[in-house]
Amino acid sequence: MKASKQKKLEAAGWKVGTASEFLELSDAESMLVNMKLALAKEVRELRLSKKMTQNELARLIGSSQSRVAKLETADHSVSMELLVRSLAVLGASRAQIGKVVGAKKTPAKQMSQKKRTVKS
Amino acid sequence: MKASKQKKLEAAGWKVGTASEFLELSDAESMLVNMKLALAKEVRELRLSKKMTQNELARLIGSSQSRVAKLETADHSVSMELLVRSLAVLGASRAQIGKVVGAKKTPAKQMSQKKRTVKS
DNA sequence: ATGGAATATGTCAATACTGACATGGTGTCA
DNA sequence: TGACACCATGTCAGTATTGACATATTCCAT
Repeated sequence: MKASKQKKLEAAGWKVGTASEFLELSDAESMLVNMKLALAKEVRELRLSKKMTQNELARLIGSSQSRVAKLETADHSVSMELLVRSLAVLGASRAQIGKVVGAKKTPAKQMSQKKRTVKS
Repeated sequence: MKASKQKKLEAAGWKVGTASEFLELSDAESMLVNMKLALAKEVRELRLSKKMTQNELARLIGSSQSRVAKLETADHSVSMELLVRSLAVLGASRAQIGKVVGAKKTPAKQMSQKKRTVKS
């Protein structure tokens, strides 16, 4: 069923770009995930460009700082709806949002390999 | 409050309720609604273009016929996520979906008024 | 008409998403 | 050093969304 797949997604913590050898993501689903990542990134960029804090944006969309943080990190607990709503509230036009949605994956900007800060 | 906006929303089945006097619809929210309407319309068109039945699409997305019906009528009980997922499963590319999301409202395509032979 | 296929609408238990809160981490300034 | 602002993460109870099912409606053949 679909639930099983969802479960696998969660287990993977939304890790997507990374080859999912044993994690078979359907095209549609990986597309969804990538869209969310793009939207999340855009939210952060738009917010920062307006020199806003997460708390301020939270108030603006009637939510809390923690949720905004999750939004921007594309946490698995945030819906596409909330992502888009946030962009809208930040003043993004439909055209702008459509552009983000339709944009291809990050142009190979050499994905940074999540460094582990090892308590030096 | 903007009566025109409310009218359109109500026409689309989005209950704004009679108590709309204190129910302020933000621009962001009406934008969300319009996006959903556009996505719903696209789902139906794509499905029909593939000569599929709602039931077939339902199986394809792991859902039921009733939900697909609600999807296509932009019922308030369907999320943006499901709408986009449906388009993806129907084979739409990110670019295509982005186009729908970013598209301006239907330019009032003056439907040709089919002459109604009214009883007479 | 009658039947059947496609679509629409209502309901419901299960699950997903939500805002709020607590708490921890990091950087900065004095 | 401490105090403070900002961001991340975990949890939880309330709400929204889900698939499934029943049923109604529309449409098109026969």
